[in-house]
Amino acid sequence: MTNAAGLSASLEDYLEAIFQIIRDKQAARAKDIGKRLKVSRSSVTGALHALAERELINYAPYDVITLTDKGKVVAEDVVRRHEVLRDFFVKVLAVDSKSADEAACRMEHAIPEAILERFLEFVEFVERCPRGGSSWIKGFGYYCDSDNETGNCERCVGLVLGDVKNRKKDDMADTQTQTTLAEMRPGEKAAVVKLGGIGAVRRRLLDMGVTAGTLVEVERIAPLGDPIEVKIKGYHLTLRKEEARRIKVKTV
Amino acid sequence: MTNAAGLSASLEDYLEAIFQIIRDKQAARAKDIGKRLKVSRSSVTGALHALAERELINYAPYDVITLTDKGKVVAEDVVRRHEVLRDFFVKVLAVDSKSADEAACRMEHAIPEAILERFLEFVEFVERCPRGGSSWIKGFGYYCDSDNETGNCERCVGLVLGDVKNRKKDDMADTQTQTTLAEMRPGEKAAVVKLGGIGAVRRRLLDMGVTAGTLVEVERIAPLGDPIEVKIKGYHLTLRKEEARRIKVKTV
DNA sequence: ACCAGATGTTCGGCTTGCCGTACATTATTC
DNA sequence: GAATAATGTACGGCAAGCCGAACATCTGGT
Repeated sequence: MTNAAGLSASLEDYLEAIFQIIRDKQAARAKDIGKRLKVSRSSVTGALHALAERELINYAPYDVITLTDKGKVVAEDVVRRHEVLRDFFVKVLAVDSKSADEAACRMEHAIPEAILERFLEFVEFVERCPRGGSSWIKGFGYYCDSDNETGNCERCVGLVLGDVKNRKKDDMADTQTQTTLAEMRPGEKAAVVKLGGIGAVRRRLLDMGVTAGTLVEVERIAPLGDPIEVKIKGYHLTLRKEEARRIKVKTV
Repeated sequence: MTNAAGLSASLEDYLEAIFQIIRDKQAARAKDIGKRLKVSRSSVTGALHALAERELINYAPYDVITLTDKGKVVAEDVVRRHEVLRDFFVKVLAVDSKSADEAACRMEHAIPEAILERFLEFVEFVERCPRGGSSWIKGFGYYCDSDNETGNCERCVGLVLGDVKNRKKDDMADTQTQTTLAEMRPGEKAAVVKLGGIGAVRRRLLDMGVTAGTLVEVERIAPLGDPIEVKIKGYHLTLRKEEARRIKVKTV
């Protein structure tokens, strides 16, 4: 009963594992789940029963395992918690990604929604703060990578000097490129300016708390250029090009 | 078997509660422990047995409960994790202290030591970064207290303008007051410059990873001016004035 | 000295979550 | 198409944690 959906930490782990295995390979097999979570096959069966009882997975003995719609939503949420934490550890605390992942794994079950939101906002803040946030954070990297000699602050200060100059230029050219989500390329980030009047997607974005100013990152674009995968508020989302075109953004 | 000392999350909670109750009132009674952790008295008895078995508390039926030396060390560690997390949430993420405390309570059992260290270092970094770290963080407060309108960046930038001016002055007067820990007043912070050659305390500080540059904060000083309570690396420490005199520091 | 009432303990019982072993089913290979 | 290997399941058992009810001990007022 630890979390929103009333799942135990253990069941969340199972659900997350299933979600990821289905994403990676095609089918989720009990053996793989067990291997990933380091538990025996019999334990997996037990957990599958528990998940099926809660209608999070479609399960029949000896049959393939799939997530129900409800299950997908819950699994996405768990994965999101994991990723927001990991991102924060890597991008802000300058932790190596392996440790960050392990830590996120352990902490994802215990973090309250409100705090998670803060972690997310902090990363966004850092990425867009007009006075050298990112490089300031890089300063933290120097600060803690060596033995805390105060001399490291020099390097950190050095970073910002360049920033200050650039900032002036940026201010000149502050008429940032306003465009639509459909025209961005993978890896680019932008702030939402306006959500066009599209039904389901708009509804979904609003439910996720997306407002003007929220950062969006394009993760990848299908070969044909149509389904566009974006990351927003820690969620992964797949949009049709048609839908993306209705979302006005401002490049960051 | 979640943590360093091999304690379950539940037992850590009991130990922490006992530690705090002993600190607040004089004696730790089963009833109070139960009330604090919201469990029945019978559950408390069970936990006490488990803790006694691990030699963390002195326990005999119907007798008062005290912590063993080993127990004190472990309890201090749990409390430290809690406080480092809470501090981070409050000081960096601008979370209100009640939510921060609740979150710390839940997460303290899951956080790996390495990540905790980073949280601590980040707070220290913010407090001493020569280019307006603290006020930059305050900018985050503005950023997320309102509805993410980009306009908030203005206020944030405003903050740093003042900082930049002050910084120049500071640079002039960079010959910071170098003094000793014994001469500081409650609430003041300083960076350790050198650990004098005192036996036990020096050993203890070194074990805690205190090196030149680590921040110390004086929490309070006894009426007679002698036992001085400091916070360093997230630990609370009580020093004799004699000992504090041997620790050279530089006011921040 | 004694008798409530408060506090502490023991006991049986419950759930979750794990395991190993033995059995069932599916896949693969000849 | 049958034998064998791989995989999945059922069952009994164990430990951690929690509870309530019944019993034990302590403590203060008389």
